[in-house]
Amino acid sequence: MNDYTKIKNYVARHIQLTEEEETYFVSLLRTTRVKKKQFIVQPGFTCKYRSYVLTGAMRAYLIDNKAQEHTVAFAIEDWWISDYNSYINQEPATLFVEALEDTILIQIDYNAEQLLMETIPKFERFFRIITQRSFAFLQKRILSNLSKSAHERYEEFIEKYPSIANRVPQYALASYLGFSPEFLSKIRNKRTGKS
Amino acid sequence: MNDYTKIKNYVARHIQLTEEEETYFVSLLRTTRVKKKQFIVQPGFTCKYRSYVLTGAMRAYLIDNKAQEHTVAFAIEDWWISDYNSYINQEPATLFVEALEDTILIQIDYNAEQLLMETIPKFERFFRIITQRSFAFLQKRILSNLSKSAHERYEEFIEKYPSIANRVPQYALASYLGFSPEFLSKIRNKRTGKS
DNA sequence: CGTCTATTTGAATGTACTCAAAAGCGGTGG
DNA sequence: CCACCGCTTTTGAGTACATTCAAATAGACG
Repeated sequence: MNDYTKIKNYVARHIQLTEEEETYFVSLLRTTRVKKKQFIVQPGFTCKYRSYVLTGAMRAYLIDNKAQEHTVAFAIEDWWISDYNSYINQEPATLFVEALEDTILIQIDYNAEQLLMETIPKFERFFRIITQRSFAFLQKRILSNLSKSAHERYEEFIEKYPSIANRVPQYALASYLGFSPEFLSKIRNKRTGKS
Repeated sequence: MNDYTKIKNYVARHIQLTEEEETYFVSLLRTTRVKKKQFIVQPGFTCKYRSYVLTGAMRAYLIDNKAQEHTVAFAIEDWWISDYNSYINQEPATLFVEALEDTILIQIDYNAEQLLMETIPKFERFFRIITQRSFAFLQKRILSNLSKSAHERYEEFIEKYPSIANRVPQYALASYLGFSPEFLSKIRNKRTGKS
């Protein structure tokens, strides 16, 4: 079932569309199913799509020159994910974007998005608003990384995003919060040990 | 001299305006002069303006509960600065935005910006594009913070932004890169000591 | 020239990392 | 349905990177 109700509601939270406009928008979308551990973006290949998670969970990460993983973003239901540097500039990706579970994505490709913004300028506004929000999110994350200890960042994360924390592998969460998986294990046990 | 040539060129790099539109845009701007150490944004007050640096240098920073400063952003000529969380949502600021030198700013206030986007939808596009770029910048910074050592982050910064590194106080740069000012001093001396 | 702030230097400390080994868990095939 | 294999998490010991605190020096500004 290609159900576009959820993504239509998502868009409707930010801009009002006529039925005709909505139909046009939906006509530019496509649905993709990915299995756990499958990649939708890999370094070297240009990222063609902006992806909305209908069901499932994804993550974007970098592998550095010491072969360490660093998670840039998670995405669960009703979130977007991509290698935005690659997508926006249509240049080769540096990130992996991987399914953490079997996932259904709704995707729009770069050219369709450009066309959509030209045809319905309200979408210019839509993408401005969601990008602004992502920007604000990243800024908070930088401040959290600068001002808090590993333990505090972990506590903050499980409080703010319990549904993500309980759903993703610990090594992925550790690499998002900026410490080693071993250390996350130690934090966790100190925590439950006390209660 | 209220010279709007530079900001007009800045805008022209992203969208094409008619003379009439440009005149309208400029009519919404105002020029503000701030002296070194003066604040344009303080926690608790809602940030009214998005500010473009005509000449001088600014920084935005947070003071955490241990009274430590953490620099979120620098801005020199041709850059924008604000507490965007406060500006975008028109809610009380959490950051200080301070002049590092005597600075001339060109500002647009929140209501004028909204009006501008309604009147000239091309500005919807303009703000989308500059926000996207800022987003990409922050994402790279997060990855750099996650994957690199203090020393590597310092080297990267002075290579990419020598004009900023040489212009701002060391404690401000240290608090941007995520380590103590004493440690920056040690990095620096190891460096020159070897050459 | 004097004062105030910023930077340097050194010693002691701490937070988080690395490496290695063991235990736990989940998926797959017999 | 159980047994096995591989991957993830746990645990511990030793280590490294960066911090804190304090004191000395240097620099900026009036």
